[in-house]
Amino acid sequence: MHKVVKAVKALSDETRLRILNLLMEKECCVCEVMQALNISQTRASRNLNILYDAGFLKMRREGLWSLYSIDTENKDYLIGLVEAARKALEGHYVVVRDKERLRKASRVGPGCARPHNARESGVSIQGVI
Amino acid sequence: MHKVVKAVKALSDETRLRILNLLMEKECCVCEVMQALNISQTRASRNLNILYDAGFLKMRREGLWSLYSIDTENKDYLIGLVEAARKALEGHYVVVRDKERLRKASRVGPGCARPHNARESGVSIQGVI
DNA sequence: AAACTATAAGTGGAAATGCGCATATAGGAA
DNA sequence: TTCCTATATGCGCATTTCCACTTATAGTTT
Repeated sequence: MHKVVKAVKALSDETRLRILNLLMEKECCVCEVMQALNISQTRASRNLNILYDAGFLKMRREGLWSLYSIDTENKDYLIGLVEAARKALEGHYVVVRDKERLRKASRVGPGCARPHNARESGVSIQGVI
Repeated sequence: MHKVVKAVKALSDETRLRILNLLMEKECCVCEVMQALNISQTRASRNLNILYDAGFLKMRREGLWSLYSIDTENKDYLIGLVEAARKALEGHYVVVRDKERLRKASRVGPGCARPHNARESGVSIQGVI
């Protein structure tokens, strides 16, 4: 019961529903998620971890990248929740746009690992100070 | 999208998942819910209203009673979420016990509309002062 | 080695949430 | 009418959630 509540809580946030929607498309690294959703690195990482912690995702490392994907070999109730979420999100403008941006996102391209505001203005901060 | 988030948020609480589980059994008034879950009247009413507001429930009045039930003529995505929740809760001790207490609960019996603590000790408060 | 990059984690603060207490409302009974 | 009962709601408080800012970690490149 507690695990079920935790799982549903993990889904009860727009950012995380959008992330789940992305991962239905394909395995993503953190920087792809932040680009596609146009959110900060902290926010992408934290929310990916919440979904992971709730049992929805699996993760593997590849060099510097943490690659997250939906764990399809999961408990039935988690699969059911993901499926319900997928149907619920289907066709909504926000998630369609997210997937469009995902297509343009690059795993090594500019914009990765920069604070949200900096990305907007095109200015890198990390390593500047 | 906003409505979907609202719906999932409504499900992301143990009390409300337990209420939904009860209503899968049958239409209930507030005092049946509070008896079955052994929670306060305020808590039952508030959480029923949250589920109602999210679109999961319909309500009808019958004398003093507000009778809530799952709205089966609802949007597909809501049905899907309810179904996913049902599967996820299936067999858990808490919800099994709730349903047992629901069977023993009475719509007009003692315990209705009394503050939680008072019900525990069997003392009525409303109207005493 | 140093510099760079992708990700994770600590901190603090604003906002949202959940609940109990008290009270309000409204229908029913006496 | 007055009293009782079922439900709803205003309020305050404790807790949780979500985020940005910053810093840490660890792998990569030079």
